[in-house]
Amino acid sequence: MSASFSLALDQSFDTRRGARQAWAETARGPAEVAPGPGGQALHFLADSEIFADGDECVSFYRVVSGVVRTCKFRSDGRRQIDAFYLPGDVFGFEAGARHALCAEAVSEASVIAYRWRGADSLPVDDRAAQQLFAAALHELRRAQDHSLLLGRRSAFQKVAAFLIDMIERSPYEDSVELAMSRQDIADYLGLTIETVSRTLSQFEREEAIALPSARRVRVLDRAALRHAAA
Amino acid sequence: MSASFSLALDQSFDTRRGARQAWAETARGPAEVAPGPGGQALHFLADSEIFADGDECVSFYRVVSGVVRTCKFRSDGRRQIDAFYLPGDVFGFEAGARHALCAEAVSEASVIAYRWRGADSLPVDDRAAQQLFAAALHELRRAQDHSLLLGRRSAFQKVAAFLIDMIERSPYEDSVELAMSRQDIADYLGLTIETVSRTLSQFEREEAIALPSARRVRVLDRAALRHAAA
DNA sequence: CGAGAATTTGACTGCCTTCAATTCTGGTGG
DNA sequence: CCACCAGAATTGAAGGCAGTCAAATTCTCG
Repeated sequence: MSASFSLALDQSFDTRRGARQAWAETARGPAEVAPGPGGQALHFLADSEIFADGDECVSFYRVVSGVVRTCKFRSDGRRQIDAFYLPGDVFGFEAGARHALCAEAVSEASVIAYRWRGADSLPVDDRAAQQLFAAALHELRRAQDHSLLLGRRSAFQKVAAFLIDMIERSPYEDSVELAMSRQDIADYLGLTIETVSRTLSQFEREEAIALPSARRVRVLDRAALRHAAA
Repeated sequence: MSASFSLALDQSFDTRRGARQAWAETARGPAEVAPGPGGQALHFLADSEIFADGDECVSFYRVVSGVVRTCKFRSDGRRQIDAFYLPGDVFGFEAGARHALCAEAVSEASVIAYRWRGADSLPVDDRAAQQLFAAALHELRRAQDHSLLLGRRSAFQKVAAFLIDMIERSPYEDSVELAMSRQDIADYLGLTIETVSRTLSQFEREEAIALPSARRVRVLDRAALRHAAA
């Protein structure tokens, strides 16, 4: 195992980057992505910043619990969300020395940070390098799928596709507790909160889903949703 | 250098995949991405298929001349273009064993194919592995930028951003010969050809660009374009 | 030079946004 | 335990931007 993975992050990292609380323990994670000594466990309150757009890349991250979003703020003040990361997902890869997106906790979240400074610091260990590479390619696929989702699709198609994605990534079969707000969903899909809300209400009227509460979605007619996602 | 790079592709590859003409010579490319013996040079006529959605991944590719597009066909018959690749660009990376997108020559194009079967076949050579990894991360950045371009932006912003991108990637300062049709541009930006055409005409009226011919764009006011891209 | 494709332009429609008001929800303090 | 409050979410009405349909024009290539 490459030594670079086991190095602790600078203590200054936590205070600079808005981590509300950093656990000193060096967690030994599930090690699917970075087997071995693991990285540093960090905990973030909802809406706190994990890293900012423009920050130097010092780590990549793995979600342990909670949900994380990566996003970009545009000059007109609008926010665009690039991705949501659920437990087990890896984020924070960058081509350059600095992050192009910022990462924030959607809900209270714990992550593990693995020291990493770009493609040049590819670990010597073949197996670790392969897994990192595979994770980066997985991210690439996800970004491509997101592009396909945003291009020339109706609000119905976007929201249906989003719901299907969330349900497939959730541990339950036909029910999800959405960690993100309507605004988050809107910024992810390139819509407004009103359109997202109206579309969800429409799906509810058509009895494709049930909304016991605003954040809880139960799927009643999966086929209808899939059909709407087209 | 890893042996996997120098292996010639199966001869069956060319006929199966729609290559109209394959040059037998084993080119020795600029070797920025895959230094060493290089891969197999292939030549494609305009609109011919390089690989199809669903094809097994056997190589990644590097554009030598011409332009290549990667795209996906949706169930409603619409096409979505994920990226345009110009000379020097690398494409064809995939997370899985099969391609999720298809690749086609926009104009007559030559590419070099490097044998590659997914993250597991990461070359043993450290330097080659790093360069591959860097190329994949670069692709990730590009895909993220494309998502940002598609989400909640006006037709003006999309077309302006597209023009700026093309001009910055072109060898000349303020002039581009667009290899792609209006339909290609529309499918890349999530617009219709009519809207793309109207927007370009508008930029011309505002004297931000000149259109000596449909495919030739000369930039008159770069600042105005940048401002429009916001 | 002529035929067909690509592009441009025009008129109208429709979906999503915008603006505005109301309802719902979760958390706090009496 | 309940009333209250602020933020989140929903709903409504009207307008705008891009899509659709249609026609004219330009370009390309045999």
